[in-house]
Amino acid sequence: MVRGVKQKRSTQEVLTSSSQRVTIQRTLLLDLLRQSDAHLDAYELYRRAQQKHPGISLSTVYRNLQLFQKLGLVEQHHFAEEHHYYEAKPATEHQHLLCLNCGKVVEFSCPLSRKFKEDLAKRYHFDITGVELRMTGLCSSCRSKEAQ
Amino acid sequence: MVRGVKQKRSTQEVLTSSSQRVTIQRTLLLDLLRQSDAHLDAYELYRRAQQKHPGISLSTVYRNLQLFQKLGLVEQHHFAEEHHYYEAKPATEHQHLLCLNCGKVVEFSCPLSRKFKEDLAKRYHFDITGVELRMTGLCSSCRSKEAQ
DNA sequence: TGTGCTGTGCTAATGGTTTGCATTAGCCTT
DNA sequence: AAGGCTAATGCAAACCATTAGCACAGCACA
Repeated sequence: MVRGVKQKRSTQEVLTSSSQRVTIQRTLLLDLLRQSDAHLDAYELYRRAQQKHPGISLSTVYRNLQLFQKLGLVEQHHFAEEHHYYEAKPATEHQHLLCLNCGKVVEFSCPLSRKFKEDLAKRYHFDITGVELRMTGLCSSCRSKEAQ
Repeated sequence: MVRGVKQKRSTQEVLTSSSQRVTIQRTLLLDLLRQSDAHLDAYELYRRAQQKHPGISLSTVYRNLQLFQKLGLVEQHHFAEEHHYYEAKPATEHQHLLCLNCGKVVEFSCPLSRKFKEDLAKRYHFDITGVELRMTGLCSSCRSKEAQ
């Protein structure tokens, strides 16, 4: 087998090494999450998974999203009120800027957050594992529409 | 009427000036939110309101929480997965540090966020109205429990 | 004090997420 | 390769926070 390209661990490897059973559904779901460049909600992930594996159940999607979270493989975001969005844990930490009107999401990096995290961890004796910085407002196009 | 103490606007004044009807329920709910130093979810607010006004309905609580948010009087936070928590808009902007195990919430201020907000607003042409910085992890007591 | 319309309480509906349970299928041992 | 042990899946029903519909009550303004 030719392995010309150095790449991150395969989904299989990741699952095996976390001592979880490697099922078709898990592999598929995690692959979809890792390939997608957008933020998916459970239902969207379900729809995509169905195209490859029609029998898959929505519960399986939910159960595995929980598992992936626990394993630290995906992150959950609270963009809309009644939905959760999931994203494969990205190589580079980034934060989100969200338009409350059209739902557009801009990712940006916040190099300061690391330092800030360390300060806080020390001050409050916390072991901080997650940083979520979310800014909300109106994007330029929604703002100009609203002005009319 | 003696007004010896300079204080923030009364709940009545706030409601009247926003051209909303001043009802017993609204006054009560907003009072409870403003007095509380903790973050309340809808149900907890409902329980507290019931003690003063037994007939109050949970729908009224939800409806008014929405109203208060729209008026900018309270803020909504996403601490737990399936709950929203509300807090009367505080005088000083602050952020949250959350223990994932026991749910303890520490408030801290992040003076940098203002500057960062302005930078982002300029860069992406957003009108940014909200900043939510949430750090999650384990507090010291939960960490030591877990170590055992 | 009446009049109109907003707000409330009640109940039922909604919808994302979870759970129970019978069946299936990984994984490990033989 | 076959069998056995469990964890994982699919299905349907349950959950539960939140919302909507509707008749009645009560606030604001004349």
